[in-house]
Amino acid sequence: MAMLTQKHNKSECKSQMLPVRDALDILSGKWKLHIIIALSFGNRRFKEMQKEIEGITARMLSKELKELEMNEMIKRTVYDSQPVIIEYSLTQYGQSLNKVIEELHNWGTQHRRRIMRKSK
Amino acid sequence: MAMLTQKHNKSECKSQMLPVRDALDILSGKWKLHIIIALSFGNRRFKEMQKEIEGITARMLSKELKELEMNEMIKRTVYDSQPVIIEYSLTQYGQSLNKVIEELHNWGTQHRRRIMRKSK
DNA sequence: CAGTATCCTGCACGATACTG
DNA sequence: CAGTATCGTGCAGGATACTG
Repeated sequence: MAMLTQKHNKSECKSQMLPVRDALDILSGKWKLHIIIALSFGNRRFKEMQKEIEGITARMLSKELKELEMNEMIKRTVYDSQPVIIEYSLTQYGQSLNKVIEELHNWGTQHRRRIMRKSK
Repeated sequence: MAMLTQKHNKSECKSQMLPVRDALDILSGKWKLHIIIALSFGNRRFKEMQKEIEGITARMLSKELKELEMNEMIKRTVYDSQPVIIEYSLTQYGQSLNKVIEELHNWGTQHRRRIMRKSK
């Protein structure tokens, strides 16, 4: 078909890459997206998340929460009830990732189906 | 607002996470998405990609291309012209990632804008 | 041109123990 | 409960040199 490399615009290509890299920078880390997904189902406390996200350690959860908070993706709220309750929630900004997550989920689902078909 | 944790369905949450993890597994690695984006602008030869993807070494490009090929995201074609030309292209399957990339790009663009506003 | 082969290093992440 | 502190390690990824 396309024996010769098609005419292509390199600067256009690079301008496509930059924002993607930006996005990936925020989302880098093994657990960030999982945390965001968990919170997209409702606010959570530390221990709740730890149970829900299989395999994560307190250390990692703590670390990733901090980074997400710094980037204003999530919010940490302290309720000075008795006993004190600390709750994490998605910010508006964090919610703006839902499209990305949705597409990742869609693709992942298709992909999983494909894998299953093969391995039989 | 939601002082108490909302009622939530944990299994639903986990079923959301699994496919996302699957997707990320394929896309893991610093350069995979960049390679796919480059190829989405047209077929490329090895050296072309290396120039286009800033910072990638031959070693990494080779490695990531191999993995992408194994997962049938890209295709390697040898044209036995004189001299031999080797061309990489996206498969149909690889193209199916365009939605994901588009959303990452959209979000990344927004995010970059936000960052710029802040840093001033 | 289209890659390999070798060697090296940081740090992302895990395990475990501890704290107010 | 909601984390922190410490220590250890694999391996993703870089640098550099080489090959058919």
